[in-house]
Amino acid sequence: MSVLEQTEQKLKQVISDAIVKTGLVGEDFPEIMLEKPKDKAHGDFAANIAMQLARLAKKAPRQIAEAIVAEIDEDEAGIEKIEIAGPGFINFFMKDDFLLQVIPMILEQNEDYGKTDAGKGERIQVEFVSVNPTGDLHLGHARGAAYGDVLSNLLEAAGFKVEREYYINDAGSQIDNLGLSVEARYLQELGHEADMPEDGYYGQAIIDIAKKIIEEDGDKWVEKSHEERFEYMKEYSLKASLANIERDLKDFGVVFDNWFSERSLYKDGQIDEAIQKLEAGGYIYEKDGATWFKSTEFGDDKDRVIIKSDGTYTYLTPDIAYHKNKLDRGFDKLINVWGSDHHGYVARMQAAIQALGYPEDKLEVKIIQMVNLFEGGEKVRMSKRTGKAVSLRELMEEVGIDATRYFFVARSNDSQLDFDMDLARSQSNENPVYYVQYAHARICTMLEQAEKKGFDVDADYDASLLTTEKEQDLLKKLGEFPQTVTDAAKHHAPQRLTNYVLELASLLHSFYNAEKVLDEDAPDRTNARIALMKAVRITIANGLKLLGVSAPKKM
RNA sequence: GUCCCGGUAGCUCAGCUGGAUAGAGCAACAGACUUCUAAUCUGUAGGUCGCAGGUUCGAAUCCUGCUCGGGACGCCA
Repeated sequence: MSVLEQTEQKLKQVISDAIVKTGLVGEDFPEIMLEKPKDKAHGDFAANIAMQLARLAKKAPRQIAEAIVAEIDEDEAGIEKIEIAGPGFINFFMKDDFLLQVIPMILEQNEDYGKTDAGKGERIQVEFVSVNPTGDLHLGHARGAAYGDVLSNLLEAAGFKVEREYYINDAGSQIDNLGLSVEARYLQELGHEADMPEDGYYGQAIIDIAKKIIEEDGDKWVEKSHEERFEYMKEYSLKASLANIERDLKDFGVVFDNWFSERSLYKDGQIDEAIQKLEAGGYIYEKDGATWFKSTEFGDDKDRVIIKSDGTYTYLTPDIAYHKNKLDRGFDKLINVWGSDHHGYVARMQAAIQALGYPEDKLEVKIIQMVNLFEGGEKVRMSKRTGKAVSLRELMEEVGIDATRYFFVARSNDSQLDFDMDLARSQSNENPVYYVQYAHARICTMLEQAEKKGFDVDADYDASLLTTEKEQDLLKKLGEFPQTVTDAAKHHAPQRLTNYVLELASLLHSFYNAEKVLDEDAPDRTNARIALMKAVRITIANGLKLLGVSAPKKM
């Protein structure tokens, strides 16, 4: 538990005790909420409990506030002073020493600063990307990849046990189309006439795979029967496609613990098992020659076919089996990261979870809204089919990994994202990524300077010498880091971390311009400031690491 | 037609379990480099939080209706 949290907990307890002592209300009153006011004039913590109790106690909020304050033991909670303000806020100004513990704690925890045990080791599986292996990853996939990865990092830091999984759709008709597409490209490349399948994949990746086969085997497949050729091309391109995806993701900094094959569900009879489970619950019926899942029982719009009249499964069927498999693996919680085009699919999946006998909240689906790409002020249309889509690979090459990842998680997952290529590419002050990285680099070179100038960067220091407003602001911000990480994790909101890191960088730059750190004439203060700088550096580095963004020592 | 997401400064967006005077970056304007990195800082200006009701001591935040933009609604995957 961080210093800040400890202080907060204690304060809550003291307030709670005081309320009981006033005798205004019984033992049963709302939980005490403390907020950190934006305005420093409102203290370090503010409580709104007096307003909340107004109705219960049938008294004016300010009167209640006064009664509570009268009962508060200031020394016990380390309170400097208390003020009652506005409609009935109780503002607490804490003694400074609670901030002084921040630096030693950060220096000691170092790379672990920010980690908490809030998740209590709960097992969470995050399934993300899971793109059909039929071509390159595009913009939308990249956003999902960045989001899923940073979310996983955050959950890990917050004390959850996280497993990252990629579900490979390697069993459906899209894989046949992939095989047919590669076959057509193969023949075309060798100068033969061949039509692409109707739902073929037109991306460059497909052509590259065909070329690779020619490189390896020459024209030996031209002679073979279509069946033999197709079968080979299908399996080959599936493997090649997956390898591409895995490599692109790895280069993007995204590594999965588990790649789960849809085909494995067929092999082990898991699909039949899942259907039987639904049947046992009475959620299955026959109509028009097909087998239906009664998903409307759990709030879905309409029932869903799981076995078509031709005897084959719909997309949903193996997916139900897949989720059953996941749940059987004993995760406390499943998180799926899906593209916005799949949002209509959420209700039926939630229904399936419940029909399988699990509570609805076992599965949480995070929908990633669309990415619109802009370049030169023009909207760039992205489509896997046209082959003109901007791929993750291109993005990494043109914009860089750091900026791409940062931009993708800096916005809430459920608002659409306008990705400005020119801005992300620009290595200038317009780009927030560099702003944060620059703060880190600045401290690094400063510490280097310190050593050159003969300061002992590991000297003992007296943190109570950090009395200027900017120093205090920095200390306060540093202390909030662990809480920010857990909040971002619990709300599945990585953008809270990008915001935090940006704010911390801003405070650092502001301090840097106002105060000189290395000052021969004030060695004690210099030692204290060096310690502060080290703490800031560690915190920025830890934040960037969670984002998967590098923390350069020089820029 | 039904459902999902969004509408906040000129632009792109934050805004927590409802709190005090709605924030940041960019763009605009005025300043700061003989100094530990000016990829920085300081200041100015910029708002009917889509609209209308409701709940509340208090609403950008919660509820209802409307509106605009995007998306999804298959025995496709």
